[in-house]
Amino acid sequence: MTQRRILVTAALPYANGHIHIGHLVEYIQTDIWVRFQKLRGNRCVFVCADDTHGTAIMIRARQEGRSEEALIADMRAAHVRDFAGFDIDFDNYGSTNSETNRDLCHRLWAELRKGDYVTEKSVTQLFDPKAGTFLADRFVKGTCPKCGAADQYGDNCDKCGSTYSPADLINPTSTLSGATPELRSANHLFINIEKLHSFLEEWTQSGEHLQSEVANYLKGHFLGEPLRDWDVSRPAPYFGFEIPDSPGNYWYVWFDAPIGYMASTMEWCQKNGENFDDWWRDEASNLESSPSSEIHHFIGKDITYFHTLFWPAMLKASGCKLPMKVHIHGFLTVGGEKMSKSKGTFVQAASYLKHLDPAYLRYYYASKLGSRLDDLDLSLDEFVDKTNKQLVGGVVNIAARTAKFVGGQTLCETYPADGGLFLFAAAAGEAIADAYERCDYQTVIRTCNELCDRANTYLDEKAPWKLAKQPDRAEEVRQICSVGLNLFRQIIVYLAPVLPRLAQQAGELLNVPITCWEDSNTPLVGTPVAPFQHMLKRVELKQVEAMIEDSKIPDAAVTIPTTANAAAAPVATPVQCETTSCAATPAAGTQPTDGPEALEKEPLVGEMCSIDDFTKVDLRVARVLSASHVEGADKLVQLTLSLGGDVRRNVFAGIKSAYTPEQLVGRLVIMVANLAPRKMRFGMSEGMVCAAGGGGKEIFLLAPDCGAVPGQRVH
RNA sequence: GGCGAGGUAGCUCAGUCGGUUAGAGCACAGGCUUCAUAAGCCUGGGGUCGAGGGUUCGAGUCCCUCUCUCGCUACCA
Repeated sequence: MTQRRILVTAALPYANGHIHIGHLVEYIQTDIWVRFQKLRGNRCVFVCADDTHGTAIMIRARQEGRSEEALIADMRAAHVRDFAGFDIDFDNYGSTNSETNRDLCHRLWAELRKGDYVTEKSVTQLFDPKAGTFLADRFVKGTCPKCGAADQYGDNCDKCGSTYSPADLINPTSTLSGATPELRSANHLFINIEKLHSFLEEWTQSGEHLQSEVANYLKGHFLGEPLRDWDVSRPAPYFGFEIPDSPGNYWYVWFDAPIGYMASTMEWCQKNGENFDDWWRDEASNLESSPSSEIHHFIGKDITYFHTLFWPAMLKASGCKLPMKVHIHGFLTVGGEKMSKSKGTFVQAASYLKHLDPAYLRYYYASKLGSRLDDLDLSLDEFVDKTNKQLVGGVVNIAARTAKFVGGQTLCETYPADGGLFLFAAAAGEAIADAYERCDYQTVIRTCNELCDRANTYLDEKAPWKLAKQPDRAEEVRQICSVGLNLFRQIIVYLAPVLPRLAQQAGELLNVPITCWEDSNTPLVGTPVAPFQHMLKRVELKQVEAMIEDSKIPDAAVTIPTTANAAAAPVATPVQCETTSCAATPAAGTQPTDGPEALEKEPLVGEMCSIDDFTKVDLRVARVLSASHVEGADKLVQLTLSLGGDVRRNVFAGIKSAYTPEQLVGRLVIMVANLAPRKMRFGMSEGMVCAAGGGGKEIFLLAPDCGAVPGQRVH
């Protein structure tokens, strides 16, 4: 068989969040495919990277008071750790915010310019004057112009489903600052992909590169009419790469993200003395010594058109190699529903690993993945069941019930008669390999389960444990166990891409490592058997439930209690003391009637934050030691806060419109003690005091009830 | 609305080119076994293949109509 050269990518995880079990569907799927190709003896390189650019990262970094670089470095480290925990084995893991990527963006851009694909047009967008940035549709909310539903995003309405431009929204507000956005125009750069229409038609419809549903989808949605120009630039401020021939404009994150695939390949090439063009240039691969390479992208269905229209267009226009195949998978649901933070089904990779073995999830996903775009459902009962019944009770059990009789001995010198079992399973190998090749892992697992059943039935019939009681039949026992262990090893070869650790353990048990697919064709003979050791623990539903419990972020954590709740809750006696300027708590028994205005002005944050996220914020009780006006500032008051002992913090607080320095001295406040220090015009501010209200006279400092002392943490 | 994918046992699903009596796992019932991590093996009950029509010697499979479910509907990460 000729050795293929295969470059594989998985989608670049965005540096704005942690890896969760939904992401893992893709990385596990891809890792299995890569390990399969390697086991088959193909050269296969698996590259990935963090996707680091765009408005969302910029905003988050700003909110956290640190640089984008610091944010993405932390997130990258977390991603790398999570992937390693699930045995996802990248040959290179890069970042789109690298000089390699910048260079490649420049190169492709030059090609696009040369081919006259770039045009410039003025775009009118909403601009947030307070945050000083243009607003993507999702950062604008307002009232739907069609049906009048409040609190709708800038591009379409949840309630009536109509789509519109954010400029049409009634009473639009920026979700970043609460400011009213204004319309501003800026020049954007576009790629004219309509020039490649006939190429895209041919490439997408050839049947070779895409699943048929995807080809149909593209045909129905995009290819039936002229393709619109693709807007690939964003005006400053934007976290990304500045466009060399268009100062003040940056490449849109989706321009440089797929180029990140190339950049990661480039880094790998540099480390391994490989030639980049062998992998990404079309014409370079005609040498007989280096057969043509294949590029395979694995992605989720949400980013289909980026990878099946824009990206092939960019590659074609710049003379690069096109993907051999884009493998697209569906989303994860848990218990038939979308993952939910409040239900605890939004499980982060790190939380999973705290409770469960990664092999379970790899096996479970494999048993459910087919070659189509169907969503994959994680049913917790089924998860436990498959792990215990199939993996432990089926596969591992074959070794467990045979190895103990021959541990310390060797396997038979010639492979005994087994009624054709080994040959049968060897013959199944090609069908299993075909299933792997087309990502139909459920067929792989089903076939392996049938092989397991055959092996277990064989052992049941031969009952070596009975013969083991008769010393004169020891050789027979050895023969039966040699068969059993070889059948076990054969199945493990087939499952090695899914269960790399188990394959490793099987190699240790039989003292011959599993190195290639052909290991399934030849039985081991005469080799020593190590004493059997547990390979994989059974899982208990309790452990799964604990993981779910751990992942729960109750709605209550982000929901203002309703008046009914507040009245039902045990009422703490309101305490009036010198630190609180007033007690807003109503007298027990009265029904407070709070209006909806505050919420309307600042809607609840839709995105949940985990307890981990919350505990990152170190809230402390602090006492105002001194307060003074700041010369030349019209909103700021300078505070010296004490956290007890001699720990002091200098804080500039924008509360001058509501408090005089005299009112502040001596009182207790709540401060964010670990907010990154920020250089302000008047000096360093080393924290932030917490207050409610919209500004102006409406600023209300938070204060603890009586008895709290400086330095205490707020939980 | 348009487009796409589906509807097969109580549940999750397989079913190739149209071809014998529609399959598997789980769950359920009964039996065997006691080597193995409360593991293993055998047997059984359970189906108008969403509905209707058509093509055919023959339809879960091909065609048409209807119905229900899910997903997508680009300058949005």
